[in-house]
Amino acid sequence: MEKQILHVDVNNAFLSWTAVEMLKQGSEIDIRQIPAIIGGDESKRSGIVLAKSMKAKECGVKTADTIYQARIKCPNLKIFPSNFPIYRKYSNQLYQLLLEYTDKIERFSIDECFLDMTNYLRNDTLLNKGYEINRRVREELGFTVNVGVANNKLLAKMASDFTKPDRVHTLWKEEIPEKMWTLPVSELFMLGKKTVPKLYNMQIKTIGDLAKTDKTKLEKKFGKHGTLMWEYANGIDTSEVKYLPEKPKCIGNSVTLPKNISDMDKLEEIVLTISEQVAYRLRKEKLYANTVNVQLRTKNFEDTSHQKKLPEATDTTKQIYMTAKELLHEMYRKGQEIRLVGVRVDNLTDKKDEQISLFNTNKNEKQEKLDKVIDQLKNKYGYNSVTRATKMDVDDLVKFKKEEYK
DNA sequence: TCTGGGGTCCTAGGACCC
DNA sequence: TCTGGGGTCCTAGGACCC
Repeated sequence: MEKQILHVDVNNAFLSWTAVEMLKQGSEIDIRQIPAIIGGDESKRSGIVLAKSMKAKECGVKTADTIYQARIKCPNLKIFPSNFPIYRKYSNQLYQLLLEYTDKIERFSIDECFLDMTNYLRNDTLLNKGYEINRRVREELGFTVNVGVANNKLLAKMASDFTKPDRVHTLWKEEIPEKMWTLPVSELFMLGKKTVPKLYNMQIKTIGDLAKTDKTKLEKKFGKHGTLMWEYANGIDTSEVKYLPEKPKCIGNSVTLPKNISDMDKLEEIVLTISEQVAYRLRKEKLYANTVNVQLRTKNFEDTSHQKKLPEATDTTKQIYMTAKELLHEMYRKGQEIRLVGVRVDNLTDKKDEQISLFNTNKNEKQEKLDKVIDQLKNKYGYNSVTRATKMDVDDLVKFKKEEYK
């Protein structure tokens, strides 16, 4: 039996949610009705467009434009900051509503869900359920969604991306030639800005062109990605809706610095701050890291990353920081002006492989206890309740933090 | 003109072992 | 002296997504 899949996609999510929240706070204006964007902070050098209203879109403003560009395209643009706690709140409201239809829901991102409605339709049709969800979200939650209706995830996702906003679209197998093959190849999921020009050079311009291209030829040129794009172009996707929560495969944080930095002391301090965040999140997930990765971006946008496998899995701030610091020194070239610093942990495992020893000589016991105390304080009083006065050697830091909480 | 931050998956090459 | 393949693990980087 064919799968019955819905894809629910919030229209201009960050902007719509901000609008709903503002109205709730008594705002006179609905920022969905004016040229407006949600953007980063230019003074912090993170000035890009995260979401746009329809009016801003009509001016030509695109997601990921710089705010500078957006203002040129649209001089009377209103700009609002992002607020992730609010986005999470509305994302959860949506999820709760969708749970009334099926418990097989994959939260694909903060503003997108796949629903596996197979065996949950009773006497209704999939399309009717799509319309009902579309209406209920608008009426009960105050924002709008597009709903894609199809027999697999890929087609449902493509369908929800047709005309917007507040629409329900089907993409059944027999509709593929008319509704999907006519689209430019850049519209196909998983075809990005690197691949599209290569396809253009091969005279492949529409999704239909791609579908009719010899599969082997694509595989020769693009490897596994070639197989995938050919299958997607032909509407083939056998993947399941992943409704069970999964543990993350990696955890990382990065910052674009307010100013470029060439000073190693400062870079170390930043790496320490980020390592603390990453290690905190790692412990919160009850996971252990086997690999530490450091990323640097220079002022010219040259990215490099180095990584190191650890002798044993860890979740301590100290171990992660010490490794990250080592990597930082290994990769930093004198005189480089650094724009962004990132720390990431990879190869995460559930359980630390405890060393089998007759003596209980856990040399990290001290660190682990300290981390635990700090985590409890952060959980209780907020992440920033526990901060360093200044950068210092990690052993001093350990001592310092101990004194602090006696 | 000035370009975020969080992820996942894949590939290619080198080291090392048999 | 000059020379195999096959396999695994690790690392650096790239492509894509929202």
